[in-house]
Amino acid sequence: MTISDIKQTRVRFAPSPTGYLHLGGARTALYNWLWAKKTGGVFILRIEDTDAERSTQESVQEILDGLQWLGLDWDEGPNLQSAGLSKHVEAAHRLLESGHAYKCYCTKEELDAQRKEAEANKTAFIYDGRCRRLSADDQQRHFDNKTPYVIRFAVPREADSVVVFEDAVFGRMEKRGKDIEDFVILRSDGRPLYILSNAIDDANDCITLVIRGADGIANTPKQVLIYKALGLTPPIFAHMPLTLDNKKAKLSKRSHGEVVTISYYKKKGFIPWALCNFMALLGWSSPEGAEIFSRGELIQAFDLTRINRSNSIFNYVPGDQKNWTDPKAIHFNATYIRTMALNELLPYVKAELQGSGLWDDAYENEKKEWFEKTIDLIRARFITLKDFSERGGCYFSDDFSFDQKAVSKNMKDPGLKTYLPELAGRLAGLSEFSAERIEEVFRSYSEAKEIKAGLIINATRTTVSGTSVGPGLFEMLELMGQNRVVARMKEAVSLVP
RNA sequence: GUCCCCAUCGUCUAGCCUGGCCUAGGACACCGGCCUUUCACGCCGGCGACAGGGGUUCAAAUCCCCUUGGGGACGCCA
Repeated sequence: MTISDIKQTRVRFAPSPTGYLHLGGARTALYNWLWAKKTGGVFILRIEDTDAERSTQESVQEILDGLQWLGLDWDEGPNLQSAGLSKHVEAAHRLLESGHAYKCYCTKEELDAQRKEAEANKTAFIYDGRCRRLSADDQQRHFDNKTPYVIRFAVPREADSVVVFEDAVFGRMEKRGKDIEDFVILRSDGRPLYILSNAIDDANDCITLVIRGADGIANTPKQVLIYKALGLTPPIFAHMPLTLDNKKAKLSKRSHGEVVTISYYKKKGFIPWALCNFMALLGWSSPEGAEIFSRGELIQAFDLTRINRSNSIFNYVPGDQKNWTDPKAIHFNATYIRTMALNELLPYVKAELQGSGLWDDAYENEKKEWFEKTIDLIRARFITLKDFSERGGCYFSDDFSFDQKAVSKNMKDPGLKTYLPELAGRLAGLSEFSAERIEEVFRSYSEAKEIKAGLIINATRTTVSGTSVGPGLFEMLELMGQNRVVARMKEAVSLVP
């Protein structure tokens, strides 16, 4: 069976709830989700919470919230790995009975000592399998003494034994039996280990394709061994290259901070799909070279065989004010804000304005048309959703701040003390407050006074918006409304030195 | 140290399997210019890479080997 034979796949995302949902995990989830959607398959969410000491409920919530925010909906779950522990234990005992596993009585201390010694000798430590060769008498003695033991998998030791698995990204992978140690599948306290639990859960969930990070490659031969020993068919694997930081180190919250967590992008005003689109391109590309994809387009274009084999770098430079995350991610977000369907953008803007106290329910009722025109006008220059509250305040409230640089640059001409109130008067007299009429006022005024139009245009922009940048002035004034504009311009004299 | 994987502009990548169409293409970032009342957008242009060395071949980014560099895995973590 190869990947192209798979019609409908059952895939899963199986994070351990020991921290935040981070970029790497989210990308893994995204690839799984994409493949499930593409094949009309099933995407299962499984929480691998068997490490009781490190697993937390907050972390589970964070993962759920993150996936939901990204729009990566799952079809089954969340299943808790801890719920299936008895099945994992039972599998370990089946392996023991069938001779595929054995009891190992070596203590942690003994093994640690051997490991240290191997390290000192600069040789590889692979458990020597001494308990596999225990005599019947020794085994009986341990049984009578109730010596604590772990269960180890008995890796085939024939000289030419190899474990083979099919990887949709890396191709056919082989590992010699002699390079795999007899790994522990059940702890001395009777709890199963990840390597076993994970494989058993995948089998029970009928997972047909495992899409996971390349750091799972080394585990794969071991898990294939478990499958085969239990008489199960292993899934196909697709190991995705890792995403590293610009020093080629693993991404972690510890060393990179919030910028690697999904929740940070929500906080910073990202459009969730823009982040997905960016993540999709970290290790995958479309044959046509397209980069902006709608959900449907990405689902259609996505293809396991075009996943890269080399690691990619998340180009984050600490301390960069403008590029607080990978510049390409910012570019994607700005592109989405600028070009996405307005009705899809509006709910995000509403949430942002509500969060900053700028929302008015009239924006969905009597001021709906005005609101939509305004958003459509100002979004062209915005990078994140935060901009709607931080830079859009002058459209929604009279309480906005003035950029001192803009004031000193555009308000320095003393003549403005008379120009602006006069202009305000002329604007007040307009019976139709449209961009065209407003422009006529400005043009004729500049001609009459023999001053450059730029002078009064820039001064007015600063007066009504507090900044030196923004949309075309006349459209802007039209949207701000006659009363508001006239009032602001009359007060403007205080800004002129 | 052992085993495994990877290697094209600063970053994301196309091309590699099936050698010639590659003077190595695109995107982001950066730098110029145009447009313009500003800033963006848009358009035009610039900068910028096949890690090194050997082979094979008429021909190598593409196939093979070595070196170097990078990453991963080596837990009674997941």
